[in-house]
Parts: sequence; structure tokens; C-alpha cells
Amino acid sequence: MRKDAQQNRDKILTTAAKLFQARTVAEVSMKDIATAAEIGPGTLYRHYSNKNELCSALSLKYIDQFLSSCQDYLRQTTATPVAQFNHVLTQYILFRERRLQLLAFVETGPTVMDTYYRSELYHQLVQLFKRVLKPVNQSLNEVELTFQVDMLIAMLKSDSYAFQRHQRDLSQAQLGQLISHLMVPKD
Amino acid sequence: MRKDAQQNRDKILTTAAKLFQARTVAEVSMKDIATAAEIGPGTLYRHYSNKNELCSALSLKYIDQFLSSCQDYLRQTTATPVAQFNHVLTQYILFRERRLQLLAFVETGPTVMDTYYRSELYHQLVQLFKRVLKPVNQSLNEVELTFQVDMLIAMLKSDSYAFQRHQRDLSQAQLGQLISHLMVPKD
DNA sequence: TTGACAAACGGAGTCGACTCCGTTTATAGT
DNA sequence: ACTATAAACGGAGTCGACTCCGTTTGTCAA
Repeated sequence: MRKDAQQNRDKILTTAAKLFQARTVAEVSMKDIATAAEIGPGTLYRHYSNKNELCSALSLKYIDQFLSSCQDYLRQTTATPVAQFNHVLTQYILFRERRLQLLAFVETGPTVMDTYYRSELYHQLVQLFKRVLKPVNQSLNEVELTFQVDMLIAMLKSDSYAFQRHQRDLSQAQLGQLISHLMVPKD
Repeated sequence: MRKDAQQNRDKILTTAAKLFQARTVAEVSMKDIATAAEIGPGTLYRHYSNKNELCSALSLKYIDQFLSSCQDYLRQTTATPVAQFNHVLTQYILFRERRLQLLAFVETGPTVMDTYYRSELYHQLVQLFKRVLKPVNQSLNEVELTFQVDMLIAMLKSDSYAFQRHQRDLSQAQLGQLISHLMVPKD
């Protein structure tokens, strides 16, 4: 890749992140991003073939940070398996709350399947949860373990999460407890 | 409501349903629907304030049919609670598969929360699952019961379902079994 | 250093969702 | 039947996502 192209690629992401702080993702147009990054719309679209892919790339950066912080935690903790699971779950909920807008936009895009769920980092997120869930419920086989993790993640996707928070009137903590309660076998 | 208005309202839905059989939901533009229904775009939008709401209304019609057929089943069945739960679950998966496109479109819209999840019929869907899950796991309290049903529904939403089918390579039946296995307590 | 060319750029243009507003029409009260 | 009027209608117009293609530029081999 040419040097100028790489610079533009980076600049687009940082510019978008900046704009998303001031206005909602939906409010910021691709033209706004192009203008702020001092490039033409064509250039923007060559790097990220649509708004979703751009947001997806940004999300993956944040997920990367989240994964790192969890891995640091797991490296140094001496807590019980259940406590470890609950910690990661709680942190994940907090992380999602922080990036609510962006994640919601990404998850409701038509190309999510390609740019997001197939990504290496998403796979690592699944691995992280499998790693902390496995010691908590050792009776699960591989397929069941994966399935429960997928279900946990599905339940915390923007729509479902919003539904629980605002229609079911659950707090972040209550939601975490219900998930934990379902997945941690009662001896 | 004026008689002509009611006629147009109905005609829009039937016309849209017809067009969605020939082409994908995304391919059919609102203008196409308006033209086919022999009305102006303005009229279309007065009845359904956006494409999502229109699709939502159509989905709810189908959900209504699904609910009726399940209620018929429950009225006449003598199967065990577990078998009843599995039956409804299987039928729901089949129903969703049949309306995949439409439901996917509805569920990825920005206004889903208002026009879909808050609707009476969606609430009835939750009630249906609660009704068949409750006898299967009587140790659940009301909140837990609702939560598990919400989770079941979340897992079968278009994105999560597609992920399970195409990334995890699960069949409809396998998916149903995994859900059943998680929700039906092993004596 | 230079020149060939693939890669990158920019912006005008397309297409579809959605809005606005002047015109038409069903209907209710006389 | 007639008219007043609120409701409904239609389509031109706006806005934003995304595409296309003629122009510019970085880079590498000579």
C-alpha cells in the first residue's frame, strides 16, 4: 500500500472517532467525515466501502482494547472461576454501554456478517468468554460451550440489551446477574 | 378514518407482500410499492412513516397467524410439557425461516424498538413462550422466566440465527436442540 | 533522474428514503 | 342537495449513501 493511502486510512478512522464524540453516528454523514479528513468522498469509500464497514473497523479497534484489558486481568487474577466469569461479563457490559451508539450502528448494518462477525477479533471475543465460562460449567461439551457464549453475546447486542434495559427495566447489574444465574450451575 | 384511506392502507400491505415475493425487501423501493399500489409516495408515507414501519406491520400480520396456529395446537394437544415446548420452538424456527428476509429487515431498522418490540403482538409472542416454558422449568420465578424467553427470542433473531446457521454450521434442528437442552432442566 | 504506470484521488452524478405543501375529495351538518 | 372543512392525496424537492471515471501522484526500474 502506498504511504499516502495508509495515512488517509488512519486519518479517516481518527477523524470519524472525533466526529462521533460530538454528534451521533447517524447524524454524521460520510461527506462530513470526508470533509473533516480533507479527502474526497471517493477516497473515503475506497478505504471503507460503506459507513458500516468504517464503523465496524472502529469498533474492532475498541474491542481490541477491551480484549487486552481482560487478558491483563486474567493474567494476574487469583479469583475463583465464577468471580472471573462475572468480572469479564461485567466489564463487557460496561464496555458495550460506553460504545452503545457505534455498536448499535454496526450491528444493524446489512454487511455485519462479513465485516464484523467473521473478523478475527470477534472470534477472540468468543474465545475469551469460552475461556472464563468453561471452568464455571465443566459439564458442557465444546458445542454447548460455544452455543452458550454465542447466546450470551446475542443477549447483549444493542437491540436486545436496549429492550432489557428500557422495556424490562433492568439495570446493568440485574442483567449481568440473570445471565450469570443462567450460565453458572447451582451446585 | 375515511373509507378511501382505509382501502389504501390495506392495498399498500397486500401490494408490498406481493412485491416482496418476487424481489428481496431491499430491492423493492418505496416508490415501487407506491407505483404498484397506484398511489403517490406521499400517501404511502402518511400510512407508514417509513419502510421499516411498513415491513413491521406486515411482519406483525404474519406473527399473528403464527400465534393463532400455536394457540390452536395448544388447545387440542395432550403432549407432555417438554414436547409442547419443543413443538412451539420448532414451529417458531420454521416460521422465522419462512419470513427470513422480512424479519431481518425489520429487526435491523432504527425504529424497531417503537414499532415492533413495543407492539401488542410481540408481547403475545413472549407470553406464548412463557406459557410453554413455565411447565418445563417450574423452578423459575417470573423474572427469570421472562428473561429466558427473551434470550431465546434474541438468539433466534435474524443476525444471531444467520450466524449459527452459516458460521457455526448448525441445522435448524441442532439449533432447536441446543436451546431446548439449555432451557429444559435435566431432571 | 526520469518516465511509465498502477494506485490513489476528487467530485459530479445516481438512486432511494423521506418531507413539504398546494390541490383534491369524502363526509357531516344544514 | 349543498357547502364547509378536515382528511387524504400526489409529486416535486431534499438529503445522504454510494458509484464512476477522468485526473493526479507515489514509486520503482532503467
